Amino acid sequence: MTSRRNTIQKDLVRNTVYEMRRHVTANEVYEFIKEAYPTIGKGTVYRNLDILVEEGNLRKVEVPDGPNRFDLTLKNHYHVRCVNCGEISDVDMDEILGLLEKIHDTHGTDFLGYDILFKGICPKCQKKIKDGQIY
Amino acid sequence: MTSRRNTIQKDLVRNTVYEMRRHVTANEVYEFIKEAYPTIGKGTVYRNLDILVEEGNLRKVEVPDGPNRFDLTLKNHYHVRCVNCGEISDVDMDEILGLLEKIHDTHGTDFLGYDILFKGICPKCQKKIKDGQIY
DNA sequence: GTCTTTGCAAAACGTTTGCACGTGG
DNA sequence: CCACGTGCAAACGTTTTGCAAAGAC
Repeated sequence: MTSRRNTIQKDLVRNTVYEMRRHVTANEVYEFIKEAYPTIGKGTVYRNLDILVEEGNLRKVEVPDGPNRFDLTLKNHYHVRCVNCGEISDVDMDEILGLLEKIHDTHGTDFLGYDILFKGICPKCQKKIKDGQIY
Repeated sequence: MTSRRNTIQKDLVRNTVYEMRRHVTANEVYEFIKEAYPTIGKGTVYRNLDILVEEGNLRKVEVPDGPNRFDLTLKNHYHVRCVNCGEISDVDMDEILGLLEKIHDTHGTDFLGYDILFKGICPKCQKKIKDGQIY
């Protein structure tokens, strides 16, 4: 890895995640920037998101069966995904301590950390279900 | 949902996951079956895996940034993914109880459950690192 | 005979990559 | 100047889907 340059595109990506203040997907960032800066490439957005994560400016929230999300909050916290619409939100909960010490036998694996992903139904989708719009 | 039929293909998929006794991907199941039954379609494997999960015969282990896995073990347990090779293994740990009760404020979300995915380096990859084959 | 399931291929989806061109330091 | 970043399009790996033919009940 050699030295990193500052570019307009990188600033745009960082500022967009900052401005949107939620768990945005790479594509949402791309679409948002394209409004003001139509020539930006999708690859550039993906590359810069990864760089910003590597530099510790953003956190990547890896989501199975759906696009990954990026957010600003740097302290460790957990997420919940709406099983209906896929929206990701922060969970208001203290960090669980000592989880790795609860492992009985590591079977030789070197444990580094963990992610917890809660499943739930967000308020908007609860309303949709009640109104018979879905299910 | 209407009534389900028993087919050779569905049996093959169930038996393959059973025989392989690890966290297999849909593609691994497909390749394995193709040896003995070359005309099976990939779509059929995917469809049957989903059906078997729905019927409670298999569990789907959703993995971010990689293919989903399927396993047989039906009691609740957690998984660890090797950050190097992506292999999924079971974690030898008691189930964490009362996690949902630790949430301070649900913000209206209806919480249904959660998954924990540990990160680690499996023994094989530790050896590769020590031998200088990677990193 | 009817309705589900299959096999096949194409499409969908999120993401990565190759490469010629542009730009920051 | 020239290494690094960009824009564009094509490729990628996984999964889903449309549809005619085959098969279960």
